[in-house]
Amino acid sequence: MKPKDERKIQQIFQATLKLVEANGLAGITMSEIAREAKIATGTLYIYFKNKEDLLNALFSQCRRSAVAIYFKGYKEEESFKTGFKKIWMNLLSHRMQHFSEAVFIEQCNHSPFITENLKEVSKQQIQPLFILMERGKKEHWIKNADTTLLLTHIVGAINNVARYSHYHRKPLKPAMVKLLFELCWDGIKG
Amino acid sequence: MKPKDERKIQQIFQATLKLVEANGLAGITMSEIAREAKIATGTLYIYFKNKEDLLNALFSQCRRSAVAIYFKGYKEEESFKTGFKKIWMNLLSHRMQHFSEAVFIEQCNHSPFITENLKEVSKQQIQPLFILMERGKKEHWIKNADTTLLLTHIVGAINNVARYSHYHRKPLKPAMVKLLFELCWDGIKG
DNA sequence: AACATAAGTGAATATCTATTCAGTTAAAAG
DNA sequence: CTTTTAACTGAATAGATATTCACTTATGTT
Repeated sequence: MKPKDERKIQQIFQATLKLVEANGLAGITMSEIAREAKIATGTLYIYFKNKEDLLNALFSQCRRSAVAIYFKGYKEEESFKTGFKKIWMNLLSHRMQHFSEAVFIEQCNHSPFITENLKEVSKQQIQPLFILMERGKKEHWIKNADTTLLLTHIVGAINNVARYSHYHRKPLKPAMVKLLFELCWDGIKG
Repeated sequence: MKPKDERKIQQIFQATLKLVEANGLAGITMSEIAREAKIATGTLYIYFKNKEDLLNALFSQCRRSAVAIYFKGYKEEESFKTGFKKIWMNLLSHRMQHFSEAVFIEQCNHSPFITENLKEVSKQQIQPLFILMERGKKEHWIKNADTTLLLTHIVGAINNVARYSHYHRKPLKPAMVKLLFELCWDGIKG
């Protein structure tokens, strides 16, 4: 049934991401996706059952790819601060280098297209980060606060900075990244 | 022409906000808005030229109301920390007590419905906060970093915490608010 | 090459949504 | 109370967009 030309699927995904970044989830149509991907609209329906199916598949891939980036090069045996900084950097890198994916994920979380189930599953993939933060508290590196609250604060700050940098075309220079990490670290440290 | 039954306009706005919070900007239709507001679809077009006009008017009102809340009770003559804490609290209160408006504003910023012009204008209304931050740097209360970057970090953290609290039905207890302010303050302080 | 199968196409159709308008009801004026 | 005006209604229309399908093109098999 469904052909598995991975190249074409990625072509469709890239087209969708580009359009969502430009026009928002509210603004995309199947024919636009097809045009952007340089295929016929009918072809979309060879690879995906319908629009909802396409968006869910893309959401799923974006989340998986995001999580892989978050933990790239992370080693549990390193010190808390080293590990935390690594993941913090990875989070920022992801938002900067895969901006359209980050936007897509965020918009999906407020959208009726993505099934609730898929939204939930995707959140459970960052367990190692929770574990690291718990360790940070035990070793008295950071404030003794609810882990989810800490992470929500941290991630929110990162997301917003990445958004700002993108929409205002202000690349983040190393000095700025260093400062941003300090804003975060000085905030959480115990 | 347009009648000015302010009560009915607010009814329409509230209905729209409710639906956007539930289904996202991508998911709303004029007939749903009308049903939610308990009026006929045709009536929407008595008060607004079209859908775009409705959303722009709502965006405009939401921004105005938001800015009013941010600076409520703020006095320039107070100390930096007092003033900053006041505005920080106001920001958080706004996101918590007017959550659907905050969601709407955020989604509009990634949407083709809202005119670029309106998006720009709305950003210039928070000048006093910029001025306060500049003062904070001069008086060596806070780190000497780009003001926009500082604010982007701070606001991103607040937004995300408010989102979390809402979607997970976890009210923010006073102790948590105190902690969140410390996360922010310890981060920026010089 | 001849055949069989899979992939791709895009105009045609079905579905959905914005917008209009002829008719109705409510409010205001005389 | 009658007339005039404004507000409102929701079914009908117009305009988009999702989805299908008869047909074409490409790929693989004998």
